[in-house]
Amino acid sequence: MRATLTHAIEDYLKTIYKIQSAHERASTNALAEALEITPASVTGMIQKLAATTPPLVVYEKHRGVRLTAEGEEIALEIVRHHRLLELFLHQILGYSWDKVHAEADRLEHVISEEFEAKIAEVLGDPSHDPHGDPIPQLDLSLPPASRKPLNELRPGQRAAIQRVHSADPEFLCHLEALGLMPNIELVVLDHSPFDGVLTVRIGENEQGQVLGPRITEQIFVDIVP
Amino acid sequence: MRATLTHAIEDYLKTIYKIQSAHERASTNALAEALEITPASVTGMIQKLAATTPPLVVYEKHRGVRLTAEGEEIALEIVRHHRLLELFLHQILGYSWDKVHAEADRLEHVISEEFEAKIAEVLGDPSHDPHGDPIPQLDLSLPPASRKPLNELRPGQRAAIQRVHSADPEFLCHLEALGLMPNIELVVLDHSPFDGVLTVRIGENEQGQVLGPRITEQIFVDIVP
DNA sequence: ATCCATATTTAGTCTAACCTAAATCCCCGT
DNA sequence: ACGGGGATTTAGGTTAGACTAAATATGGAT
Repeated sequence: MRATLTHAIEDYLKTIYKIQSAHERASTNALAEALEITPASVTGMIQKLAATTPPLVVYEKHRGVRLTAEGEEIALEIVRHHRLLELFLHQILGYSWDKVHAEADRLEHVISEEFEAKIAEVLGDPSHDPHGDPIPQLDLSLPPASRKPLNELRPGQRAAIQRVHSADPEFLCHLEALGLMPNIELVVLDHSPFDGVLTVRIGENEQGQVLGPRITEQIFVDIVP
Repeated sequence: MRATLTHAIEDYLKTIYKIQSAHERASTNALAEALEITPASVTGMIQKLAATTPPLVVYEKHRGVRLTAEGEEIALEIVRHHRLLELFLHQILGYSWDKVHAEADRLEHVISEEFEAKIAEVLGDPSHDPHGDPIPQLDLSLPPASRKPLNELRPGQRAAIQRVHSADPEFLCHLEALGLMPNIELVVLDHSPFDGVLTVRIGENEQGQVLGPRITEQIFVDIVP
């Protein structure tokens, strides 16, 4: 029978979607970690998600899950809510970009389609959230996102930050302090092998900034010729 | 032990608060009707609310409940969320006034104190929601509200609508079509005894409008000398 | 090819919040 | 003063979604 979309189910689908974007399938453990619950609980839920009609995920024992078309549609709807909300909180309510995630995580399950439509309108049908993540459009199509992490650049290359893949407030505050935000341009001045540390000039700054891979791995860029 | 504030508990406290504003104590049945659940379920919950430390309600078997100071504080906090949200949806997002209630009912349990502060700021620390209901201030004090229903006015009296006590979208649409909204002035032209029907001139209108008691009971006014 | 660490599942519990059916209480009218 | 009807409570059951402990499967290293 058709599943009732509880908040928990929506969270599972959204999380499976995110994990799936990086790896082929979402493993029980990866889900458990992302959702901050035990693997045993995850198994129970994904079995339920696979048993609905239509199924929301394809589940094979010991091999994790993949979203079905139906599951993905719901996941994208939630992601759209989430990212629209993030931008709304930032632009209209003046939230700092490190605080938007937690608030959006709770609101995303609760807002109506009308709310979604109203904020999309106020924001002018935006394509990206404050972290640079693409916002699924009304038809749930997704603007393409850069897959080029900053740590792959080498001296002499110039790039514009496209998105910052993190929800950790402390990390985001640190980046903001360094001036590392979407649309900022930078030039790689130096690359040190083995430890992967980069020296970059950020925006209009005078001197270079040293960045370790823990940071540069999370920043995706568009290369500027 | 200190109660965790679930959505259900918040809804109970808010509803008890509303019933209490009209009657002395909130009866099990009145709560069940307002919450659209069975009286048996209500009994279970109010026993729980009375058993927390500190207790959120005072409960005497067969005699309903009253909020304690602690319970009232939480109720007022939720009412503040609700009414700020209603105004926010109406003013900032352009919701029609009949749609704000349902949306606010879901959002009120989910927004953070920061969200509350941000919308209060955007709205300029407002004192009344779109229906004219008073918004509890930050210290949870409540601006006074008119207790004078329109149906008590008599020919010749002039009044300004202060608030409309209903959450029913159809009813609110009807009122809007008639031009009956907070801050609108009207004059009573005629009163017909026994059936309580009033004829009033609304705002700048030329001809009078006939209103039955089902309508005039729900409209509270300030008399204009 | 086997073994073991890690990942996953099963089985059995728990809590919150609802439900129905049946018992009981309260109070109003005679 | 009492009987009865409406209000309320009790008893017992359901569902969603989490948990722990124990059993089992998988796959990489030997």
